Amino acid sequence: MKTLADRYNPQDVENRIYNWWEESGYFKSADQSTKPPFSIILPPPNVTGFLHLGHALDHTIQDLMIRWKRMSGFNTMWLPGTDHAGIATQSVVEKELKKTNVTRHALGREKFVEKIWEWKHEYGDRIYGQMRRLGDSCDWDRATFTLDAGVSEAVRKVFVSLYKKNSIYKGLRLVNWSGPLETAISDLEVEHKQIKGFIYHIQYPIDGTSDFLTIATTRPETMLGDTAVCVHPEDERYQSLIGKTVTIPLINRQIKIIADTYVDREFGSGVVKITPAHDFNDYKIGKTHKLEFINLLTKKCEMNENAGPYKGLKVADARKKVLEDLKSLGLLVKEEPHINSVGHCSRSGAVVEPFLSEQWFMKMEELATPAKRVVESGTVRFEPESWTKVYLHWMNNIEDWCISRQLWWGHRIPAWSCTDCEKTTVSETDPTACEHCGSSNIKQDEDVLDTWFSSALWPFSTMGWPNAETHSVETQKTFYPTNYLVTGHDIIFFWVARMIMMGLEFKKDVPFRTVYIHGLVRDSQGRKMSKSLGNSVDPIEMIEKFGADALRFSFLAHLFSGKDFKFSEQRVEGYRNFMNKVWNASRFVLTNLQDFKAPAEGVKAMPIKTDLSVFDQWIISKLADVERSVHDFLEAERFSDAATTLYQFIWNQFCDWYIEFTKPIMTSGAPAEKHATQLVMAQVLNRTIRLLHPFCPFLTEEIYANLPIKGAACIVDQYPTVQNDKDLLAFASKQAEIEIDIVKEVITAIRNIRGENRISPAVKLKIRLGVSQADVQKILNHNHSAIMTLARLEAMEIGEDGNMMKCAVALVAVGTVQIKVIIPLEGLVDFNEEIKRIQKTIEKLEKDVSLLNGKLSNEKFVQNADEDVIANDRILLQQSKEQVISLKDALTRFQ
RNA sequence: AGGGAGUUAGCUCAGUUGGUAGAGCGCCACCCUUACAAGGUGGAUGUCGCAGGUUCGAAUCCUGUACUCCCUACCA
Repeated sequence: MKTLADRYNPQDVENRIYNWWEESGYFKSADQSTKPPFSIILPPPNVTGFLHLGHALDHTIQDLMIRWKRMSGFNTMWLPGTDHAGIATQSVVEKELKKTNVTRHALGREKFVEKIWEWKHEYGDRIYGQMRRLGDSCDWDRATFTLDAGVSEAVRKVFVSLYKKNSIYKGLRLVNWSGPLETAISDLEVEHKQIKGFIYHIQYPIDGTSDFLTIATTRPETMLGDTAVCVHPEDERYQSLIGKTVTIPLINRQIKIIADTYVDREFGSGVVKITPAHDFNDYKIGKTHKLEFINLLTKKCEMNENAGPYKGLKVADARKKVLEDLKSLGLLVKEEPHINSVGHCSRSGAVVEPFLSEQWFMKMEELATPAKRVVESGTVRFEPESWTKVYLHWMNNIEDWCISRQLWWGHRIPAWSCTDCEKTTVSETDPTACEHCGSSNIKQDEDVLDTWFSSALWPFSTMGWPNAETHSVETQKTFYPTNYLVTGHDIIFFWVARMIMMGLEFKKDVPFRTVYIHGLVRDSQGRKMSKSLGNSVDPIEMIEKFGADALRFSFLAHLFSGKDFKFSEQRVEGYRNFMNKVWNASRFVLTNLQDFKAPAEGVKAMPIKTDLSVFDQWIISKLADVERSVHDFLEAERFSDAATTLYQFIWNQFCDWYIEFTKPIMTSGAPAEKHATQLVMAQVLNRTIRLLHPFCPFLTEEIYANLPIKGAACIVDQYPTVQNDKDLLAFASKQAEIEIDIVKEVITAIRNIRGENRISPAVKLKIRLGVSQADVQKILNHNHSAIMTLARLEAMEIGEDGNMMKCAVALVAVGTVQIKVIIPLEGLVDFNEEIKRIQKTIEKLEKDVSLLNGKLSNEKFVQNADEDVIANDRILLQQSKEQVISLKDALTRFQ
């Protein structure tokens, strides 16, 4: 057995361990197995992206579940993948091209797509490398890219199938348009920002009169596309004008005055200009009133020929020019400051323009109905549950999904239009002729599908659907539906909802049972992490600085049901310290096991219970508690409770007390006693390391390799539970727990007196423990040497109170046991500190006494409260009263 | 505007059947005690947002209210 370094150094360990796991095939899953299946599909990150803290959090949770289930005997399958991320990736490559002064249009579609593939091949595996740094135990053999042949096949099949049942259609509609990207984007890709602007009041001359109608608008340039002005039908001011016409200034086009209840009489002038081709509300009015739709924009969002003299101007410039021209005509009567929310493209940041164009849509209502039902019935469960409402609310107000994008990177829409009969052919395989007229003059649609279209199929397209090969069928049979989907709440609508719809439609079953929603990672002040704020943190940097385990643990220990996660480097450092603590505790144990031979029978070789030291029995009791709670917490998805339970057990029980208790046994215990403790120590460390493994896999695997009692690898050893660890836990003892509680309290009381009186640790104290109960005396005698060592004593008497002149006194109460700790201070320190300390204690006790007195003398309390509550209070009151008397007595002895 | 979440120690947060408030970090004091100074021991710190109500008893349940954050939708 080699000895461990005196510090845990993650850099020496992580890569080596990871490679070993991977080479050993521990991450692999089997399509067919006698073990129960447990599967998770990883939300695929962008293929050209970097791992950020959000991924790190997301992956840590999934890896915890996978490792825990793997150790619990499941056939675990964690499927990794990457997303082609249409807009994001295309933009990145386009920017790269720009550096060499090449546009994608100059390059041409085919060449440009080739470039992106080159880019993908260069950077596509980068993120997989970063995931390995984090310790992700995915089944890499199953890694999938959203543009892989199999996925493309699934995409086409779904498209064709939905098209055939009229769930996918093409139509001329007003959509959100991103000028810089020259593509439509979905509602979800639009971010609304509050922008300070103005409301402009403009006069439209009423035809046949010299009067004007004043309209208010925030977007004066769109007046060029007005096809009506609208008033409220019951607005007395304007009723007589309904049906008449006004002339749009600047371009002198006549439009009708119409009436619709949509108009709010109170707002502005009560007259609204209607621009059906450039505003979503106006679009609806345009439809109901059968108005003309005049498009003013080009695909780049510049004014087109319909804008007359303003043709060629950008929207913002056109606005300025229009305002100037109106002003010079005297038709701009007022500008009021106004804050309105303006849609911005989440990808390019540009202002989104409502734009009339031919797009493909997916009807959502029909698909949404069953997807609502499975959530309402609990077949799919959200954790935390509060997201259920959010999900259902959205599903109830769902609108058709614009699935076409005017991009080059992505799944090209499998639709061909015929130049002869103008009809559309939609097909899973590339057709050679129009299915309507047989003409060979067909042309494939230029558009690609929204990236989320392929993402929606991810849970089954990654498992080989729709191909009918045996292994695909087996994979789906075993692993679909998956057990968990772990993701942030930002993509519930983009992704989660759509996966549920598609899963139900094409697999006739939900894609996952539980959706575990975690919060988003923010900086320590709760702000969004962003490049512009300069507050983003690179997880790889954190891993290099503190180790992957510390980063993982800092997530897991502070993960609270779906709340946003405030990241702090200081905290990671804290858990780095914990990793080192585990390392050093292991080092202590292993050093003390140098002369220890692990018996082949394992736990069965343990001596009989009564031959184990009380410390050994106690730590096994504590271990039993931990195994029970960790199991329960993990089952309940309370990961932070599980993490902190382990943290506290290791640091506050195992290290602070157990190791300290065993030191005297290791140095001067009898051989049989020492051997028994060695056996327990080895067993408890072994359990601890296994329990900890899913939380901090690298550290634990490295320690595990050095254990005298072990299997092939920690990652595939059994996860300890009270069910499977009965042989060891049979040595737990309630009596030992009581005994150790007393011993700990006595030691703490002595340390407290020492600390408060500033008695140097170098000074060994002589103390007396005043206790009348014979069984308690026995316990204290039994633990004589432990108390002597841990409290740094020279001598200890147990029995009568004796002479208490000039003595520090502390009272220890554990259950019904009462012990008086008496320390003569004469010659050690002056008594002021001790007098203060005792007075402080008395004050607190007297407060307790009056509180308890009040409660217990209240008849209603005695009548209504639970019996054990009352009994407990009675004991407390009695003890507190007695303590006050003893302490006051002690005070008098300082005179 | 509608919906959701939150308000507990200086900071980040726990507190699951109502029974005298907890952790980590930070802070103060002492200590290199042979696993660990990335450590040890001791200590200080809270009218649990505010106001009512139910109850013998409320951080916990109910009502109202203030503030913060998020999401969705937006009146030109």
